[in-house]
Amino acid sequence: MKKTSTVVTMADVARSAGVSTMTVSNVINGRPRVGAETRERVLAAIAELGYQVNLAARHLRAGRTGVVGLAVPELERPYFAQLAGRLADRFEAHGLRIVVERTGASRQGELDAVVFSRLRMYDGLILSVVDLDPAELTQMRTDAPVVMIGERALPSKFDHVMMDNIDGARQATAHLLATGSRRIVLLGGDPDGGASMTGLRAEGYSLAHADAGIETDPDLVVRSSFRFEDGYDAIRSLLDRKIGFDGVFALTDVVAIGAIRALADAKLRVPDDVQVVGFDDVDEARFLVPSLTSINPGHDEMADAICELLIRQLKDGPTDEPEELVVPAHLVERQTTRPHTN
Amino acid sequence: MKKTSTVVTMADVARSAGVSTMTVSNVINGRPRVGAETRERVLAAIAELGYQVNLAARHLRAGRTGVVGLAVPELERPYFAQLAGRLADRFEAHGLRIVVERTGASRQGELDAVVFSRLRMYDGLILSVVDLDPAELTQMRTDAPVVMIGERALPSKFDHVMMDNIDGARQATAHLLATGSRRIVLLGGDPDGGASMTGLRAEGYSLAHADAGIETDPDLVVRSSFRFEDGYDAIRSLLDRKIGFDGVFALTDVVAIGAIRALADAKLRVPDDVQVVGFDDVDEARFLVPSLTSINPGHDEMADAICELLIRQLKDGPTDEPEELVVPAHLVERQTTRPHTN
DNA sequence: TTGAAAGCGCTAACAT
DNA sequence: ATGTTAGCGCTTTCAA
Repeated sequence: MKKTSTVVTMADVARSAGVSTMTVSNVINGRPRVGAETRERVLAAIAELGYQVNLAARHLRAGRTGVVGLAVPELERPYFAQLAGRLADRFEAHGLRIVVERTGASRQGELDAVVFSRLRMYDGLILSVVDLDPAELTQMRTDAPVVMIGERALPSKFDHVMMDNIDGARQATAHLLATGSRRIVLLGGDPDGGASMTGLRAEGYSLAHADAGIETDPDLVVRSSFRFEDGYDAIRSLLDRKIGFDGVFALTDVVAIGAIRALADAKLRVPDDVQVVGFDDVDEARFLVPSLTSINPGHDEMADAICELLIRQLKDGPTDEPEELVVPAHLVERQTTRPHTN
Repeated sequence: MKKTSTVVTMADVARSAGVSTMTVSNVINGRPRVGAETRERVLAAIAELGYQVNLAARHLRAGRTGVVGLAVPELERPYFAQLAGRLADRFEAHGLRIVVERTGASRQGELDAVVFSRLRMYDGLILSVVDLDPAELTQMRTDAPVVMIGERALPSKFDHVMMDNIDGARQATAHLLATGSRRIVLLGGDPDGGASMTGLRAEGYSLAHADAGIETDPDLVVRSSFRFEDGYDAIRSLLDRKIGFDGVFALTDVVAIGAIRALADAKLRVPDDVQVVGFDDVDEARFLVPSLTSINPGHDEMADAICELLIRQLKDGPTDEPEELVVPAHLVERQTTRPHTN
């Protein structure tokens, strides 16, 4: 009895099987040059002792973990939770695990923490940038494979997969206009949001109005956060202030759901009195009553692209010429908007 | 120019600042015995070189990472996504990060993978057990702090925080009976589910019927998976088969949402024709139209307990006498059920 | 086919 | 207040 700790190391296995640690390592990693009988002995010892590899040690030495990090603003937002699920499926097919962590969205310090520190635990990182400006982006010096998601094109050395925020928002707004809405609330929007998701979707809202030759009313632009209650509160406040409207473009489906609840409380009918379009086409959307018209940002295409780009970096090392990909968005018409009349 | 790699190590910082690596380590970890001027030099060097600690190395040496793992069956299920958010908040207050990974629920091999291997990357693990039987549970030999979530009491050496699945389900069903439903669908249930969540909630359903002296009808027990469409499909199939019912107890809110959509398609009114109660009280529930009556499994109490138990293990080492905690559940009455008539 | 030696980057324990 | 030594558990390299 020399060891008191119950942690079993490779050396323990080696001793028990009467071989060197190298041979154990070779067996575990499926390397070829190991005798059949030796392999058996080693496997038996592993099973008997309940040995588990220490990933930290492997990572330290070999520089890989088989783990890909996914950093998102909030874990509970359906869009990101569903994205995580889709990515997990795809990476699993490549023998890689996804682990998810949150950045906290706004606080840029959070984000740095992920990129500058945690990255070292992963073979690669998928980073959903929310409120990161180009200056910070270029500061990130790292050799590790990184794929960025979201927002507008930014000068950076990272592969970057984007949804088409502007065009998606334009389609949503255009649809509301085409089906008869004239006073459309921009819910959650921030016209000064610049290259953030908020700013881009607000831009699409303006574009659609310009295309249709219809003025926008600043009173109808309501900023909010992105939880259910934020959408609810925003619409409530609009109603309390007696500001009239006949359509809502919600910047996310979650906010749209909150908005619809507020409309119901006010006895306003959807879509008869007020039409609503969301953005994200989360799984919830098609099961709501009425089901939610939304913008599908190209879920599967995005997940495919993200996975493919990261896998490529994992193989070939960091990219020299970062790829910048914009996945097309499309409207999914459901019951919170009226059919076209024309 | 000796190094070609761009990875900056502590040794690089030490050289640049003209100190030993130990001093750099002391500065980084905020240990006291460092001169003010030396600290400045070191911090300057860190900033200049863009140094980041290598967590794998720290973990290997110090045995801690500042990271707590959370393993859940599916990343996209709102209950787990929202749980992850709550836990992240709490652990953040203790200077710890949460990272989330999925086990895949059913495949026990997935689960083992987490427990036996990934665990080594974390200071502790929170494991949501879904389909794990006691035998496997006792096999897990590990010194690392582990807190289990969910399901029924199981003999194990781990701290275990449970929601009261049986009583929650009993309350849900009792409420349906008390408000006039007599033929209540058990949606997603599996009476043979044993100690799984499914089996426990089915048990509560039976209990409530027994309490009320009302027979259950096996035709009304419909198994399903836990996605929106599973709830939808299950109700559709019941309607197609002309099996009459006037209430639905859905094993999760997600399934309930799918069910309500199917009822709407069949022109059945909720709650007038069919009452619906879900389980989980996810954020979505109160914003739906009609808002969803559900069982709140004690979200905050659970998160508090989980955090507290893990933190304690982190401090004191693995528990000798594992704690087993059952958090009470309570009904949240909303619009998918009728008010009490008595 | 197998093993010995070296060292990945860091920190605990012990000098100085 | 700072430095030296040793070694965490693994894998790479090279030798047997």
